[in-house]
Amino acid sequence: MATLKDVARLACVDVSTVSRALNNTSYVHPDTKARVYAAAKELGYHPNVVAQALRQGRRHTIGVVVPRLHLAIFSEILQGIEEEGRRQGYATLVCVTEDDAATEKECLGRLRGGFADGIIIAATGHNGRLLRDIRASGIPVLQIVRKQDPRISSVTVDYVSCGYDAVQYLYGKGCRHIGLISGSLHLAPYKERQDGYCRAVRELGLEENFSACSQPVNSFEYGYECAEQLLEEVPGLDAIIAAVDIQGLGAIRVLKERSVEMPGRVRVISLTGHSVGGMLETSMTSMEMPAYEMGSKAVRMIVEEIEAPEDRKPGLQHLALAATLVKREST
Amino acid sequence: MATLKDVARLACVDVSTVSRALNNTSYVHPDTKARVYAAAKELGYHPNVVAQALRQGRRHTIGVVVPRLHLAIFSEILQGIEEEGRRQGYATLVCVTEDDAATEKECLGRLRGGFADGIIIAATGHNGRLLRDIRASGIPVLQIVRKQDPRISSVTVDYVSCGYDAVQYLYGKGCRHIGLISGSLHLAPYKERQDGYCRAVRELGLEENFSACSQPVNSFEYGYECAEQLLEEVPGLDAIIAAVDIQGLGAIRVLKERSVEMPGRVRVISLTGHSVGGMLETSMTSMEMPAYEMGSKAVRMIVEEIEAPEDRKPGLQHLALAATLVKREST
DNA sequence: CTGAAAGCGCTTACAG
DNA sequence: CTGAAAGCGCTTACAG
Repeated sequence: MATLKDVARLACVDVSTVSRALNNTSYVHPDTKARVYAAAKELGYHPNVVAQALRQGRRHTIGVVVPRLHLAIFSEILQGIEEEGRRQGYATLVCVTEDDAATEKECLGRLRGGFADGIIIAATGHNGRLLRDIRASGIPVLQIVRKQDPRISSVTVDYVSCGYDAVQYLYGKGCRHIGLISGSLHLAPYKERQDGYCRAVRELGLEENFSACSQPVNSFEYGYECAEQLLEEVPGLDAIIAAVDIQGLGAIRVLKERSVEMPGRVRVISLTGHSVGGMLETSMTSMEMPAYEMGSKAVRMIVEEIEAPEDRKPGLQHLALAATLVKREST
Repeated sequence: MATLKDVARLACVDVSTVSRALNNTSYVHPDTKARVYAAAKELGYHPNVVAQALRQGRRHTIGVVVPRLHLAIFSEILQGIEEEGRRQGYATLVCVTEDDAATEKECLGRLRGGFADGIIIAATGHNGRLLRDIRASGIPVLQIVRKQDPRISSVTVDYVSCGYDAVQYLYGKGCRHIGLISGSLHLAPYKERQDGYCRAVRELGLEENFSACSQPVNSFEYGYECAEQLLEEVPGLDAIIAAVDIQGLGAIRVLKERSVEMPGRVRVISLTGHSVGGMLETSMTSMEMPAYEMGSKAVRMIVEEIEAPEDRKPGLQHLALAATLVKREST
């Protein structure tokens, strides 16, 4: 790879002049500039971003930490982050934690110390202290999807309303025995969806029907086993609310296998739609998350913080977007 | 952030000694070492990876360029890359191109010049020259999923066999009028699947039934419209082969809407299974791709090349893994 | 308008 | 066993 020095030699000027010419950072005589451009082109010069980063103290890289990508909404969010990041001149570094606290810790350890100028994270909630340390050391941190720590800015969805609205909608459809498939209450989105569910159920004078099993929370199997449980334990069950799409698929599968008519006898709705719902044999009603938008909004927020001068950094910000109820055949 | 200099000052030694102690790069007196460790700990020292990268000429970062992540096999491959990369000490930089040549070019432009030590790419095929330039400039490049250029190493699946085996399997089930939903023949995987399909169809004395429409290739809508087309144009159609899962969903949906019995009258199989097939109301038979393994294999290959001494770089390598036929209810 | 110098934070021969 | 020095490839005050 050609360096500034090579270009300078070929153009018969000092490296500083080459730098200024190429970066348009101060006036350079047109003739000189032309020589520099020609030399750079001839050598196929590309600036070494590592050297620039060291010199300017900015990497132009955003670190993203998520629990998983495959069959999850995080893949769409990541696309939003990457595209907006590119537009703003930032590269996207991704880490997958599988919701394991130790893995998350390892990832964060790497990200600090120069790997990233800012970190966007869907955290497990088990490394709050470390996250605050990183923030304190000058690297902006932004929570996405999961607001595990109120002391750190976030971009989320109004999960309480998702749960609440889903119950109200099903009630309007005539449902009176509504079961919930949620997940670890340690994670804010599950907790809040359940809160919304409980509030609506109480207001409407219905009973609460929870479910749980030992499968990994974000899985088809979890939805499958929980749906079985609800069918067995709730007499007259007429609706199932699944926290995420993939659980909803499990629930639909159980109904199919047991020849329980859907939506005739049991209606199904997912609270984390990410557009697969519309592609099913019987399409699934869901609260669609503005995933791509969440990603791009997150980037804009964190870049703003990265680039703000030291004395006027923005304060704590919590942005909660609305999900959209998309009615389909499963209800 | 504390630097080496800060640690050196606190431990009353030279920075070079700190570096040696922390990196275990040559013998340091135990007492000195202890002082250095204590100082580093007290200051919460983390090495600046940018400075290390500049000095050592290695970023310990792998760039990944893919067309999309959401609802695609690339999200699973990326998980494999990221995890194996982390194990090998490499961070993962991701770029999403949407199969747009200009976007791909932009991404590659950023990745060279220090951003990444190596590039793993599922290319559009429109920047072959640039890719070879990058390779020539000393940055290893590895094609994944799509072997668009035989002069660059690759990790793929034996797509020809996928197409061939699918036809043979359906023939064994009694199908005689098999339609194909594929995609841009400019992309190797679609082309090769079609080649396999054609070979089997010819050997068995069946007719070729292609389909195409103006929707984006990798979409539910593409599968939907192509399936409609096959139903209309192929008398006695009794099987549909879809190149990717999401097209298969579109095909299944059409059959459902038209009350065409599946698998009774028409069987459906996908050639790019990524585990959503088993989660459907009627589960879908597919050729499952070893996606995660492809990702980790790709990392091992590229890291080997990155770390090989200049005079003994490995030569061209093309690794084609086998897909696995997973029989489910749709056939 | 342009050159010479300092320095970002490290690592690594080179001495001693 | 450890220090002093050079240098990775840039950018940016500082002179002139």
